[in-house]
Amino acid sequence: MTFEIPAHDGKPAGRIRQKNEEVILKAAEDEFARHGFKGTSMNTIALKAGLPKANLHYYFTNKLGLYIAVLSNIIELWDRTFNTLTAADDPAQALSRYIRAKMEFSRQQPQASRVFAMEIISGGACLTEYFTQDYRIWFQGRAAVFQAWIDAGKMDPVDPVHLIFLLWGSTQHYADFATQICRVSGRSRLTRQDMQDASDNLIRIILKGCGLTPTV
Amino acid sequence: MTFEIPAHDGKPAGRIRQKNEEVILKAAEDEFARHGFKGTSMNTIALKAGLPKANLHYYFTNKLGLYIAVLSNIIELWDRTFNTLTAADDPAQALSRYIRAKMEFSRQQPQASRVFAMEIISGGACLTEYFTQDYRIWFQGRAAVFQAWIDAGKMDPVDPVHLIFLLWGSTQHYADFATQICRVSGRSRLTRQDMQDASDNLIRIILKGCGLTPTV
DNA sequence: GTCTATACGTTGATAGAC
DNA sequence: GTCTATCAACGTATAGAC
Repeated sequence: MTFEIPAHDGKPAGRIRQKNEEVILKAAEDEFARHGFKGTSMNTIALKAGLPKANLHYYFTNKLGLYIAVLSNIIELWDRTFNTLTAADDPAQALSRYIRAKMEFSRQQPQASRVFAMEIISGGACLTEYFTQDYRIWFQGRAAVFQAWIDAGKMDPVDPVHLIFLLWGSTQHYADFATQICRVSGRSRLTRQDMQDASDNLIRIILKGCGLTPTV
Repeated sequence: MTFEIPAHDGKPAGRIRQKNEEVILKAAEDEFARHGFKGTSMNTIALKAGLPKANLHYYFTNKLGLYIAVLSNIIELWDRTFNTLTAADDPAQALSRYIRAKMEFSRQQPQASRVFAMEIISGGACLTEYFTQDYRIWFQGRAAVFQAWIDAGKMDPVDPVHLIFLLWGSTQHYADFATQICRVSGRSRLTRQDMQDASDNLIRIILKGCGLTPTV
């Protein structure tokens, strides 16, 4: 009788592994989103995942490893979703599309947004690499696109860098502060329609504010 | 020889008490801002405050009490700062003033903003009271002001509720995500000038986006 | 009012039976 | 591959000397 080697490359290694890792990552994401890295316990994650605590260490060596895995998943998902926006695009259309995509992300993956937010508020030590590489390139690329549009007279000469922060902040808000938004508007949760209204409003104000005409 | 009674009403009770409570609250705010409620330990706060751990329990009974005290301080500061904005005001001026005030708060009290943000992301259980009373009243009052301006034809018919979220989210972002902003823009910290530029840009885009003319 | 010593639960992590 | 049993370290909180 032979046992499979618990290698992380594991092609034949298994269906079970894959499924368990998924369950653990999901449970971990939920907990990290609520309590941050330090505030989350492996025990709670294990309970939520329905697995004995020791299994988490079997799959992820230690707490930091699990946390990094969660963050990596989020960044990968992020990159896959927001690699659009080029100078050749129509500004109004491209901005609208970006805002809708980011809001859709806030709606479907609020936990991911929150883990990210918590990590940054906590100092973002685990994201140093990301911010000095991939994100920085993405960021400067987008700022250049906005600048190109401005130079071509397609939009007002706003500050491209601060425009990105505005897009980021205003959309991120609907994921991170959903609790506050619900409480104050008397809802129990944000519906698809709420998010639609929010997107419409953001697009309307930000596009007009940049001297662009919304294309419905 | 008599000892002063450690009552929280304490008029004559003391200079020492007042000073120590201040030091503890400041240290606690810093820690809670970085690690949230669960992730913060009394020991770390005590070390940062330069006091023995037992003293914290003398002044604040327990961890939750200390946390609530920090939150209360923040809300009080908040209320004192943002009770402006009435229907009689000039929309452009009032909005500009609000954005500048909120950004100034993000600059001078980033830790307060972060404690608040962490608490809300964590579910905001400790803020239920606040959100079902004071804040809700403030919120509906401001929404009514915007609606009055819209009805008077002074600004575009944007969604008042989502406008408040836009104001909130875009300004809050400069406190909560300062780390990210610094990393990506290659700065070590946000200067007064950075925040000034950010405010100018927000005012420019949001006011124009609402059909208002910025009054410099 | 202040601080040392300590009680006692929870934490991350591992050893080793199955 | 899975899970129980266990450990040392750290968590909150308090008792009681000063």
